Amino acid sequence: MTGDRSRADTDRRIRTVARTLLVEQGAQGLTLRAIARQIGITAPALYRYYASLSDLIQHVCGDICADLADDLGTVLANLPTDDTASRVFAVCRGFRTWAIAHPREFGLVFATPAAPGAADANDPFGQIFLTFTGRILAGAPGQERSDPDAPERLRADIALFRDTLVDALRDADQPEPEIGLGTAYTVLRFWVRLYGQVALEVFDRFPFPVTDATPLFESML
Amino acid sequence: MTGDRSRADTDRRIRTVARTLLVEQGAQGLTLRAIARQIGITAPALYRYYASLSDLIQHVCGDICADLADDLGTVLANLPTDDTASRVFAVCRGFRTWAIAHPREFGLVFATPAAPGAADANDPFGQIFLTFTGRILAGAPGQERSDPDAPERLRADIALFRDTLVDALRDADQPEPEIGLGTAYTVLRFWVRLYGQVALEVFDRFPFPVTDATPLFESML
DNA sequence: GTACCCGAGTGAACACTGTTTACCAAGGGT
DNA sequence: ACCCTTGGTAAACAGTGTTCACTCGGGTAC
Repeated sequence: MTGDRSRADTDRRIRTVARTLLVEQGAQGLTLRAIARQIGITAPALYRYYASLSDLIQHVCGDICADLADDLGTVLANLPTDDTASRVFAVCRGFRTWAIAHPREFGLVFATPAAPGAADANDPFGQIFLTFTGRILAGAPGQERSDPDAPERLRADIALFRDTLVDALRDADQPEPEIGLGTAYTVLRFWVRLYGQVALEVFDRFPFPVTDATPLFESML
Repeated sequence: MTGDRSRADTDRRIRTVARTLLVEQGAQGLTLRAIARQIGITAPALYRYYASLSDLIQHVCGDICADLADDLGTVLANLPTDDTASRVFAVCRGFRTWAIAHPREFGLVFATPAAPGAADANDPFGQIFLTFTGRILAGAPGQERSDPDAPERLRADIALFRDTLVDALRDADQPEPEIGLGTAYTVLRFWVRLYGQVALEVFDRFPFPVTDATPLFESML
């Protein structure tokens, strides 16, 4: 029983030193032996806590996502729950500033070709994405601007996305399963644009040396 | 003199075997010793051709981009030069299908956190991006839909992008330095959306298990 | 023709990496 | 007192990028 605290403690230490190693030296510096060295331990001892390096990295990704969720949470906490538009903008800006402030973490979480296939359900970021869109939509009663142009052939997928959303909503906040296909569609398009913009900016993949990306981002909103 | 052919030959072999290694085993299988082994050579010999592994990888990225450019080139070659809209759609679809058909290459080129800073001018993909937008725009005489809403604060960057574009145009096709700020702006937004959509799709980062992404992509256009 | 040199390739070595195995000491439960 | 789980270690294996000293063969200069 006494070892429980100690175990959780060194576990925390492992993850935090992994984080600092990542932000200071990049993903290539995230190595088992370096972590062990940093906390005064030998490398094989880490296998008492994680099954492999990629397992550890996956958990670090989870921590990173949790931090991002906290960040967005505080951003959202300071805003009135009824002004949906400003809430949306705020969380988008929060996502961007977080990504710029933590480029290495962003790269690790978003630019890793994703565990093959099965990383859908327990994907930590997918969870926080659903949670936050749900939390925002919960404050906006079904305004439902009359189902914009949801093309025929992708109705099925949009509906599936809608269902995923209401599932996530039911688990977190009060049950309000009133999300239209139109809003789900616009949420999806919003995400595509936000992700594209932020990823291009963080990875510096614009086709010209952009001097100040902030107004470009603002204009996208 | 006789060695020149031989040298270029093994250089080609190095790059092609590196490519196949990448697509068959992923970026983690792209290793000096594996390449050397595959072509019946020892690892240090590769240093006669490239200064380091990352140097080699960079050249492989160049090859990949060249292939992508070829692909888009043939796509564009079969279309009338006056129908700009269909040309734009065709090259976007071409980009997507190429990315889906070559996910590992796409990941290597677009999801690598980018060489720090200086990778702007000689970035191979930046070149082909500019080339193709230029080639498309060259067929569309200054229709210039009256400068849409180019926000004030990013005029400078848009203008810089426009200049980069006309520079690339002047080098390739006939000189036609008639590109408005508005079109440059829309081109940029187009790129953000296209990149976001394709990257999300290839990295499987949609917040729900999308079954058929094609109509979603089509709707974005 | 005979030196020479240059350059592609080799072999051994160094400092790393992830991972496995056998072992060891301490601590609590019975 | 026993045992046995648990966190940790040391040694080893296979593999990595990279460097250094060394070949050895063909082209050039004399």
